Amino acid sequence: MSAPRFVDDYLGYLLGQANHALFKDFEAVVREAGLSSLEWRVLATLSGQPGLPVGQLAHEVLSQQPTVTKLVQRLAAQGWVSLLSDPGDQRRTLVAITPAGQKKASTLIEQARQHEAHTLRGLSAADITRLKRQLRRLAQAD
Amino acid sequence: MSAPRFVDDYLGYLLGQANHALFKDFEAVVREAGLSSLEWRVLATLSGQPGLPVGQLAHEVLSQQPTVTKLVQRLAAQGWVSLLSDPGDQRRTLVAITPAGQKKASTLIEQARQHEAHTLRGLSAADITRLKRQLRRLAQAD
DNA sequence: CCATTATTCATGAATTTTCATATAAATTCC
DNA sequence: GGAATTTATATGAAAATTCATGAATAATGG
Repeated sequence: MSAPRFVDDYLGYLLGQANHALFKDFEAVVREAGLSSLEWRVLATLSGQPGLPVGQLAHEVLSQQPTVTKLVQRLAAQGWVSLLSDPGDQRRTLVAITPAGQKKASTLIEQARQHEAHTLRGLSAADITRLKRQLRRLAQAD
Repeated sequence: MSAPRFVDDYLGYLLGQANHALFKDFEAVVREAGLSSLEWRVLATLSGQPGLPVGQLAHEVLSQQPTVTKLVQRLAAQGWVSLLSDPGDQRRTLVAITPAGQKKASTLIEQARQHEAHTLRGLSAADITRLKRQLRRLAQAD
């Protein structure tokens, strides 16, 4: 019996593994729709929302501002989002999802819901609630 | 009261948020040590292990093979790992941590343990065990 | 064995991300 | 009401990642 590896009990590693496993099959769906995983997160975040400033969007999708600035420029060129400056604060660029982008996002969100349900099929509702609560709590150290 | 956003109850998002929050402070420590986050994962994975083939290492650190090929070439140039071909299978390149790399990894691992303990300070031992068990289970869909 | 197929890694080109910094607008402070 | 400071985004250069593919070795099947 060998000493267990550090990573095998390290929360950061377990979170990464779970996250990766969860996303792996679903990524095929996202690629099918012609999006990268970050583009999907952006559209999912913008879905059903009014325009968000670039910086806030970057924070929500766990990326950096220059990354998101360039990403949304590409998404705007493809017609999935539109960029407009905030009349109340001219420094800001608001990113809003277009009707075409909303349609694409809605389809993917429905598929994501189904995929999540399938992934969690072995857990009880109470387990799922507790798991999500604990994840939210960890995220709050934010 | 507005409809809750999809992402706020989506497991993929919650996992990403928790993972990101957990790593955010610790990343400062990693950068201090002159490593990127992926380099840290590589060294943590190699720590206390014999050499791993590039492909397996890529799988364990949740990256792609070309990314890891180039990453370990950089790490080798800096002296943290060594690359040798597997005598039993000449196609393989084995990546092994050097003594200097092991020393660096050990220091960071100890700091990571402390950081994890601090992050989890509010949870009971039973909660932690259950959380980790569920994360492992999710990861197993692998 | 030899030919065929599969596996493993490396590499070049294209894309994306990051870092540092510039620009522009808002805010604060005499 | 400016000057100085802070905030928000854009951008160019550098670095890292990805995609497609090539090269080399191993395994398989007549």
